[in-house]
Formats: sequence, structure tokens, C-alpha cells
Amino acid sequence: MKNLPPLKSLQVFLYAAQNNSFKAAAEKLFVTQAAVSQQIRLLEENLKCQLFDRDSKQTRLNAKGKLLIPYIEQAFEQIAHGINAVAFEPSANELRITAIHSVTSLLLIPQINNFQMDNPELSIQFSPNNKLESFKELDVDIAIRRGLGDYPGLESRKLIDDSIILVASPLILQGCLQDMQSIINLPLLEDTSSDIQEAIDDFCSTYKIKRSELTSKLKTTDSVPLIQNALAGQGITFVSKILVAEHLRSGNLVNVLDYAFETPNTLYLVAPEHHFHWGKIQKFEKWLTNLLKSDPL
Amino acid sequence: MKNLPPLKSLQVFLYAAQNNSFKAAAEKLFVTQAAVSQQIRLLEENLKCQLFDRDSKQTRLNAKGKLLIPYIEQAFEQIAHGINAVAFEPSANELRITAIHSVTSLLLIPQINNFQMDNPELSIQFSPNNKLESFKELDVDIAIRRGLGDYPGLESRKLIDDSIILVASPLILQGCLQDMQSIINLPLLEDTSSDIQEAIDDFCSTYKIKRSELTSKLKTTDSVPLIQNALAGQGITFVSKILVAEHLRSGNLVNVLDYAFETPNTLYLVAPEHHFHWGKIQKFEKWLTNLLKSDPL
DNA sequence: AACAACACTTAAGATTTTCTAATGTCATGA
DNA sequence: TCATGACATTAGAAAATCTTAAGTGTTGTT
Repeated sequence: MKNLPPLKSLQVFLYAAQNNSFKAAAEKLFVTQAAVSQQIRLLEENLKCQLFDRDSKQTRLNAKGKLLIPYIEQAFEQIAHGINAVAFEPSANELRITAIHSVTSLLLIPQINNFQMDNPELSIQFSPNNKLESFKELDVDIAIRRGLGDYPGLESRKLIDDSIILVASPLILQGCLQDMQSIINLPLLEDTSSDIQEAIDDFCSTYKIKRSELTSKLKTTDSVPLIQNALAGQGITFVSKILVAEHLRSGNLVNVLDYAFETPNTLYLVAPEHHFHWGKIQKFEKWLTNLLKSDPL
Repeated sequence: MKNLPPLKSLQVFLYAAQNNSFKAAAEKLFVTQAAVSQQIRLLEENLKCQLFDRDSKQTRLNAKGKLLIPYIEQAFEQIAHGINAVAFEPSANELRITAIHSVTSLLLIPQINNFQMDNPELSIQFSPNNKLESFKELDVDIAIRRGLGDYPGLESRKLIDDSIILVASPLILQGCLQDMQSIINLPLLEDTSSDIQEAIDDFCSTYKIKRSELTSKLKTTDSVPLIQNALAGQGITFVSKILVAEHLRSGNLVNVLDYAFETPNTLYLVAPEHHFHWGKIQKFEKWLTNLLKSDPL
């Protein structure tokens, strides 16, 4: 950590190297080309070695320069991230979360009290919303989405692996023989989302039954009413295991036939990259990850 | 990358934070404490937020400061590594390697030509040496050692996982029935190093034979003469698989009984941390890792 | 309560670093 | 040969950074 060269000269070096031209670097730094030339010379004198080859027509990084660049590049990236983390964090004591409807009501609302208690200074706001609109329009800090994690231009971090399971209320199961035939005769509360449909197809082929043998009672893309109907003993339904974890633990719902379909569609935290450096987001991510990881089911 | 705060102020901030004191930081930076105070103020103004709490007896980092520190710490570490890589690389066109005797003669010497051809500017020197003396005394760039990778004060990087196998020349095997009894009746060329001894004990217990049933013909801690004797058909020997890989491939030695003892003792590259940032070391590490990884045995 | 000790802040001016402007060098291509 | 483009060099201007010296607030001592 001692005897570092002038830090400014390193910054100039980075620009010069990235542009392969002193002149271009000078323009981007809003200084004259002479200033760049001097800073590079200064750095080279300090390190006692050349960093650019100037012998022929074009100035190019030489071997030593190429070795140095990745270190300097990373260092300045780190600094920029740090600055983003503390300086450009808007309303550091407000946390605006947008999540799909089901996650908000089944996971976040029931559990958020623990987080709120650990972070009393934070004012937490939810925007239940199934569409992932532009972060700029929405003015939210972080989104929770179900999907494959491919959100162009945004950083996404997988929260947990998920599977689709078949659940029903113990109420409805008591009234029927619990063999395959009785179960598929129960009304199906059907989620028409593509990943759930995939699971239903898999279920049918696994147990060698025809899709037409299942009789659908309710069709929607929103898990919340499906789960509520299932709780009320209205039928069986295929749902994300994470969303019903709490109901399984309490016994209000049970996993029927121990069927599970591993789906690549799962929960992701999604936001522009620099949001993840904010203090409030780091706290929220840590809390949510722990919550889902410690889930004993 | 735009609009970074003055880099000097970040450096001062780092010192102040690490010492929890402006005065201590000032001393380490060889400036007055007033200068530190001003730099910190400058940074705080630039970021438009406080980084230290000054209200009570001691100046301490506050939440924002604690969030920023790891970024700045890492950034300056990166810079220091980069500087070490290019500036303090002594004799960049000489590569001095110290390795244990067996590695030098069985692995390095036979293969080094490929490396030399890719890096004609490098003058390569070997110091076969089984003792790991201080790097300062020895004046070598890098060491290759067999062990567990615990070299206090030095960075060590595992090259490959190893196992101890039982080998013999096809010459000697032709002349005997290849059953267990015939094999253990062959003379044992015995490596008395502790990891090999462990393998021999494991071998005996695996095949339920008494240690005394093996008759030792040669005892040494150096694998080279053992392997040479084995090649000449003088007996069987337990050796590191890596060291005889070439002989196994060519058929000069064969793996007897397909016995293998997974040992935690294996090859490590060892050097002071900053050596690993030198261009010549990075090239050598890359080449050696590839060589061992691509080893088809 | 008065006072010294300590750590940090602030302001003014000195010092050092970094910049610009002007000019020089060298290679390239019309 | 001459114009052009990219970088180097220099002197002096501008800016950033430092020191000195005085000020603030807290702590501990007498």
C-alpha cells in the first residue's frame, strides 16, 4: 500500500490504454493531449518501465502495459461501485419493492415484520405488479420476479431453486380414497402460466394419465386465488413449492403424491446493477436469501 | 467511471478508516492531521454525505463509511498488486524455479521445451532442492513443492490432485503370475516419505496382508532412483501418479492391480503472494496448469 | 471550576501537482 | 516537398494539496 504512483496518472493511463490513443483519452478527460502525455511519462518514470510502444506509427500498449491494465481497470470499477453505493443512493431510508402478486401476499407480507424490526429506520413500500416495467418509470429499488433470470440490461440474482408440486387441503383428502384415481377425479384449480402447464404435462406423462382426465374447475394465471380455493378444500392445484411452504409447514395444505417437477423458472431479485451496491438493498438481499435458505421444507 | 471524487481523498479516507483516527492516518501518510481533515471533508462534500461520526468522544466510521470501505480497500489492493506486477518484477526475462528433485527431473526437464519455445525471451534456471528455504536467501521466483499447501507467509496454489499408485516394469511382471501373492513377493522399492508410507499401510489393510510380507530392497526418500530401479525391472514401488504419468503413457511402467491411494499431499506452486502477479510467473503457472490438466492419464 | 491534554476543524498562505498554450519531432501520404 | 496527424517538450498559469496557526469541544486532573 506504500509508494503508489500518483493516482491521477493511473486514471489517465487507463483512459489512454482503453482508447489506444493519447489524443482520444485527452478528449474524454477534457484536458489537452499534452497533459495526457505528461501523466503517462510520469507514471512510466515512477514505475521505471515503459508501458506503451511508441516506436512505429501507432502508440500501443506493450507487454507490461497489458499486464497492468486489468488491475487498474478493476480498481477503478471498484471505486465506481463504492461511490454508487453511498453517494447515489436515493432516499436511503425508503425501500420500494415490486414483486409479483403471489410473492407479495404469500411471502413478503407475512415475513416482512422480521426485516422491519431489524431495520426500523427503513420505510418499506410494496408495489404488487406482474409486469416488469422500466425501473426508471416505476421508481422502485428492487424487483422480485419469477422467471429464468434473463432480464436484458438488468442484474438478476437467483434467490432459490424451485419446484412445482401438487397440493390440496387435508379437508378434501379426508373425504376420498387417496389413490391416484380418486385424486385425479378431484377438481383441478388450474394455473395457466406456461411453467405450471409444463408441470401438468410432466405429471400426466409420469403417471400415464390423459390430460382430459383432469377436470378443471378454475383457470387463472394468479396463484393467490388458486391457493385460497385449495385451502378452502375446493380442489387440487399445482403450485410453486416456495409459495406454499408456510401452508405446508402449518399443515393447511399437504403435498399430494410427493410429486415434484423441477422447474428452471424460479425467483430472482432483479434491478440495475448499481442498485445492488446500496446499503438498503444489500440488507434486503441478505435477509431474503437467509429467509429462503433457512426454509426447513 | 465518470465524476469520481478526487482520488487522493479516497486514499486518505482509507487510511483514516483503517486507523480509526485522523491523527494516526496523518502520521502514516507523513502529512499533518489538518491535511487529513481537509481531504475527508472534501470527500464528504463530494459524495454529499457524512462518512464519519464525530458527535462524541471518538471519530468513527458511520454506516455509509462502513459500506464504502471494502470497495476502496479492494481498489487500492488491486492497484498495489498491479504495481507489484510490473514495477517490482526483478529480471523479467529470467525465471528461476526451485522444485523437488523428482519433479525437476521427471516433469519439468522433459516438458520445459514447450514452454521455452513459447517464451524464447525467458532464460529458465532450475534449482533442484528438497528444502523450502527462505525465498529471500534463495533468490528464486517460484517453488514447486509436494505437501498440503500450508506454507506460512507464502501463497500456495494447488496444481492438481494426486494419488499414490503401485507400479512396476512390464519386464518384471511378465516373469510372474500376476496374482496378489506373486506381486507382493516381488522386491519392494520403498519410499520412506510419510505420505508414501501411509499409502503402503492403506494398501496392506485394503488387501489384508501383513506389512512384513513385503520385502524391501531399496529405501530412500527420493523418488528418482526408485523409479529408475522400477524401470529396470528391479521391483515394485509406490509412487505419485503424476510423476510417472509419462512412463505409464509410454508403457515403460504399468499400474499394478489398479490400486490408488488418494493423498492430500500434492503439488503446489509456492511463492510470496506478489510473485504471482509477475508476467513471467503468470505465464509459467498457466503453462504448468494446462500441462497437468491436459495429462490424459 | 480552572486547566491542560487531546483530537479534530478551519482559514490563510505556501508548496506542489497538474494543466494549457505554444512549439518541436517524427512518420505518413498526397 | 509539403501538409497532416499523433505524440513530446517546455514554460508559465491554474488548481489541488499541504503547512502553519488559531479555534472548538471533550476528557481528565488538580
